[in-house]
Amino acid sequence: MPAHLTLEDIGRLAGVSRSTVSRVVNQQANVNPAVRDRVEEVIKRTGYAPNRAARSLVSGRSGIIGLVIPSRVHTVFDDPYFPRLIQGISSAANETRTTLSLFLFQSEREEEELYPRIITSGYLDGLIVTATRMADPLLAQLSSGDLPVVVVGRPDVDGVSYVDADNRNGGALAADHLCGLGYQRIGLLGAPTSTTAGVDRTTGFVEGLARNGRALDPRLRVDGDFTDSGGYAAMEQLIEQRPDAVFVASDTMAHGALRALRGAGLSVPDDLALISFDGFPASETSQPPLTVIHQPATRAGEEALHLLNALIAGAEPPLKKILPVDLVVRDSTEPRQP
Amino acid sequence: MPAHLTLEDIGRLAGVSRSTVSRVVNQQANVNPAVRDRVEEVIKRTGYAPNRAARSLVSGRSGIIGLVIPSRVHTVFDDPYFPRLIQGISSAANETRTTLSLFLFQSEREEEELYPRIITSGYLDGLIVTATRMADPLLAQLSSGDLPVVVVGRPDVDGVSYVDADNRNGGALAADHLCGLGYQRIGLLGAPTSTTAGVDRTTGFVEGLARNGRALDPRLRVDGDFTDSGGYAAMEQLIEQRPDAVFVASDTMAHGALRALRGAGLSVPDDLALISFDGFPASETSQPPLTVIHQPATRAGEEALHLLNALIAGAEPPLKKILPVDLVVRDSTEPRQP
DNA sequence: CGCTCTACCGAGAGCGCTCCCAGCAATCTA
DNA sequence: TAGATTGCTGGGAGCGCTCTCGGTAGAGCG
Repeated sequence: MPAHLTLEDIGRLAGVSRSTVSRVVNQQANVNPAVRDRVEEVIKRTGYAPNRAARSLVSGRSGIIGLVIPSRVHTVFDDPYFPRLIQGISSAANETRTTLSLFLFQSEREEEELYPRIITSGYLDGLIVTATRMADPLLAQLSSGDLPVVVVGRPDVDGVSYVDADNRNGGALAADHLCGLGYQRIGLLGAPTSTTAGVDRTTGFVEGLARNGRALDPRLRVDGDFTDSGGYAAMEQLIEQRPDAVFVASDTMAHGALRALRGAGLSVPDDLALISFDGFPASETSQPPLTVIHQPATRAGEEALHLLNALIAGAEPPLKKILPVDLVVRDSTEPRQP
Repeated sequence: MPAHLTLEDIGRLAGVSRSTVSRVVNQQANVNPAVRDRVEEVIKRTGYAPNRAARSLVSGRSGIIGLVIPSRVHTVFDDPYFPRLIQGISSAANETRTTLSLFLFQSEREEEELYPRIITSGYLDGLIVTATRMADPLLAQLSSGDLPVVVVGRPDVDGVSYVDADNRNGGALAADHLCGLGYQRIGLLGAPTSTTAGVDRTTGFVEGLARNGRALDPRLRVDGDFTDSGGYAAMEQLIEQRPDAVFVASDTMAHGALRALRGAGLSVPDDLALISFDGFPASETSQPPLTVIHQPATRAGEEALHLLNALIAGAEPPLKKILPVDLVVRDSTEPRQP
């Protein structure tokens, strides 16, 4: 038995031609049921699987899509967001029989060397790119090509398909919640404004305050960098301004902020209330459990793959999908007695 | 300009044949330097990249390796180990110009359906499998094929290439540290014995106690399941036996254990000392910062890819690599005054 | 100056598959 | 019964590449 069985081999064993075996494998009509059964029996017996390279050479499809995580994303290893996103993409990929290739760039050099050949070598049917910053050069390079692309997170250019959480509404919900509870000196520990997520969460928060007749005191705003230690440092600064409630734009930063608060001997929510954005499991077991704006990260991954599949199937870009977020009240916020 | 440039196109533009362009692309000798320059100029100008499917059809190599994470791994999303491992593999892959495909199985059904075709369709040059449990059926299926495989974590069968942290020595180091500090009632919050890592860490710990003239009191041992909540539950049980020090077999479980301790009003290390295994960044910022046995997860990923590349290049399995672990002392352990 | 040797280049074959078209038998229509 | 139609099958072409082989020009040698 040869290392690799071919259509021809199966045909010989079943007493039919290559073409007929191909038709059986691809579930096409116009095959005599008896013949089909015979061929399928041989395939099952021999464990034949079609050669993907040959198939993709002629069909122009590889069945492989790429997930690109740019070099600027330093938080891949510490933010629970990415594992969840990947899990969602992978789950949808398994369902649709597509293979997921992962391109994790850890330096700009890697990115510059590898990225161009990834998008031109033609062995990817499509690409999912996690957008992280405004004016992302990765997106610019793509616009010329004809490779289907879906961005996770709102890109700052038009005409690109994307899926995103409703960051803006999330920010507004956080403001509503805090205002409704009666907090007075409401602060913001924001996400970097170099990212659209950061911009949107902040914008939404400010809008939310406004519709409650409030404005954000600039002194009560410090931006973090999506990391735990960034949240810690930002909260240390914020404390000095004595806010009574703070919206932290990500769970990871919120955990850092919590540490800063404990370090300063402040208790949550008595001295300072906290509401965070993300709502990953760790926010349930922190002390105290955090009130959060929950975003469906896994589902974002699934939706990204679905949009991409639609694009590959011929849908006209841009396709867009905004996923709802929702408020989950826990112990880090509570009604304020004036 | 056609959607896809071919060797023939480049040849026409440079006034040479397909064969010559191929030689240039593949950096072979026997090409006139002037011709080579001319061809390279055209390639650069047009942005030509060889079609991977065609190349792999004739060469039998795809340049793609797969990473398989079995369905039994529920901790992928919450244990920092996996992102780090993936990061290591990806980094080494980028360096060696190989593409990483990710197979994340989330149910046994997915695994059973997809796994066989992954290993037979012949578009993977090799496979990295994260081993999690004893007698893993994924490994059994592979033995028959001729696909190069490297397992991350010690498999429980012979003849398989693998890379692993020195779990056994790590356990022993933890015992040495605790004994050296003067702790008397030393407990173990173990990892599941259905995994080789769990077995090895426990074995090493028991051996370490033995060489310090101690034995592990069975009542002071409770096993967790690698999760935060598992660590919490196990520590709640352990507390009743009043240990003065506990070796927790993973960082994630240690964080759960810390919560249980706080909940019980016990302080670390005064009431109970803790040493953990992993040494991820979060162990530095916990309260208190944890003394840990640090394992190089990222490097494990890199080594796995290197071994796999060696196998693909023709090395004879089994190839093995055991990575050293080391003790990092922080605040969760301290010398005991008798 | 004729021969060999080397350096370089192009043409052909073929990797395993899909798609298209021709062929053939059986069935249907007028 | 002749012609058209249908159901099924096989063979040829070709996807873009690599590899082998044969050919040509120029250099080196006696």
